[in-house]
Amino acid sequence: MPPTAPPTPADLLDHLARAAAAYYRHFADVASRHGLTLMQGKTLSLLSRPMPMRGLAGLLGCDTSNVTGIVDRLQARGLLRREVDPTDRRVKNVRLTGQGEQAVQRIRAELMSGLTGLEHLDREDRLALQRLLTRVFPATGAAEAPVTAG
Amino acid sequence: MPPTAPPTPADLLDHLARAAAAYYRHFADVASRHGLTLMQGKTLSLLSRPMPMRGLAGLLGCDTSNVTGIVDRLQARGLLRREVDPTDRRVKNVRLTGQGEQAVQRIRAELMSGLTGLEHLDREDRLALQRLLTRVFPATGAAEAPVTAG
DNA sequence: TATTGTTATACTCTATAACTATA
DNA sequence: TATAGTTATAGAGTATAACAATA
Repeated sequence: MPPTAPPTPADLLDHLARAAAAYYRHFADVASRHGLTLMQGKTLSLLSRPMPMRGLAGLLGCDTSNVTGIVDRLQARGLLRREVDPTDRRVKNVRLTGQGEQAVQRIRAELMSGLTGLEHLDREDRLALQRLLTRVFPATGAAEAPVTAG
Repeated sequence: MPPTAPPTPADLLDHLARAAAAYYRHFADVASRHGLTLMQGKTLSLLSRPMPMRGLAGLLGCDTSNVTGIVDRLQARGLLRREVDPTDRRVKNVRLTGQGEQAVQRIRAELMSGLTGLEHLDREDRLALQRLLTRVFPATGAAEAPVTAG
């Protein structure tokens, strides 16, 4: 093997593109095995705590009018429910049902088990990857909150 | 500052999710500034060389029937054209027009300039990021060909 | 008045199945 | 027969604008 040459920033852009595509392909595959679309899987994964429709829209990166339909379909399948906020009757907080929580747990487990490369990284490599990702994609605000769904 | 603790694999999954989301948000923003959807931008970026509809479907990760519509809309805007393959008249090779090539160049430049963190990485960090991404998302085949679009 | 969520609308993306034209 | 691409169809995601209920 010749000594590995460092990639140019343009090369790295391609690597990031492949990685992002691979991540979403994997996520969509896992969601699909549960009869869910990518957006439905993302939505469920965002609900570790109840959240208003508007907050969900922010984290999903789409308009609030879209969330109505996405939540409608998940609610029709019994995976979540709307609850009127007692302090502001305009707000509807979306909460996972027990069935929804079980689905999220299974999805999370399948996501991890499918990325064996992730579990095989040693402590130093995990730290390095975290540092590099944070430098390339610095958190910008609320829309960047921790989301397994991506 | 306390010494940084290494993230768990589960933590890293969240970081990857955020990075993937940030990449696509950025790509969609750039495409949108050119009046293109995410899929349209990805499609154009894939056409550094002419490619059959079927190959495009493979790289985009969708059914061939979808490609018909996506290519239709890009063709209607003069960004690419279909050419019947002289060696197999069933095949249609899709090729960027001059206008399409210009659009791709502008999109690529905006993609890079928006990721300043990428250009600020030194050689060692670029090599490390490439190595880590490759380990977590090993290339699996044709569908993993270099694609700036992701 | 301003805000939350919904509805109506139109467009894009998506897979499945049936079709055509080639091979 | 098999393959490349299209069409038809139905469902899901998307933004915009208008709306009802609440603040």
